[in-house]
Amino acid sequence: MRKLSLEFYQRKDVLTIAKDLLGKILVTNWKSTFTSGRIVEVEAYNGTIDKASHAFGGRRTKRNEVMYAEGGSAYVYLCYGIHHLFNVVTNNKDIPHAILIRALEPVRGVEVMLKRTGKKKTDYSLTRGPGNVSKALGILTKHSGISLPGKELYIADDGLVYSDKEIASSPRIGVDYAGRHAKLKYRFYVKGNPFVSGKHK
DNA sequence: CTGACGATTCACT
DNA sequence: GTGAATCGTCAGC
Repeated sequence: MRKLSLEFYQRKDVLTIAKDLLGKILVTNWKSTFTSGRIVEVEAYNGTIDKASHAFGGRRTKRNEVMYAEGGSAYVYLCYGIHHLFNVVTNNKDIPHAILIRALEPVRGVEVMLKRTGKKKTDYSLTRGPGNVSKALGILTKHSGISLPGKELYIADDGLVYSDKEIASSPRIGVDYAGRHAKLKYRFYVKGNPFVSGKHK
């Protein structure tokens, strides 16, 4: 297992990075408590020209400021007053690309995840959906802005690679307001994986 | 200062 | 399938 380097995140094509993230392991290590999961579903947000992105049109606020930071930063924000959504910032400084992690397959620390989420037993909902992913791994908005190849939060590669045949793409979820951008196939997931949210095609 | 709302989830009909 | 929960952020006054 090796941590992904900043170079991985700082490439130019957010779609390529999004696809490459499938199969990688997202790890949190708060106070020496490890929890991790294999990434099986992601969505790409393509910067200022993407109407579904918080950074559309160069929009820059206190909340999304970290999207303009260098690739490899974590962008976490609160949605619906309840859910923390975890994103990875990509590309270089001042280019607000980001990738939303939508689903994981639990790898390590399942008991801790159950405790954090208040669930009684393991089922596919534990790390399915972006809100649940953050909850299970203990990711909060206060972690927004920290660098990913860090001690407490990072993404690792254990050598597993999904082939193109195992990966499918579809329009993103929950962004119907984005007009024609809502139709773009910027969501990537592992075919048939039970942790993938939404309908499986 | 105020009001509207969201890259969602879950319980309930 | 439908609707409530719930609060930080942001635009507007």
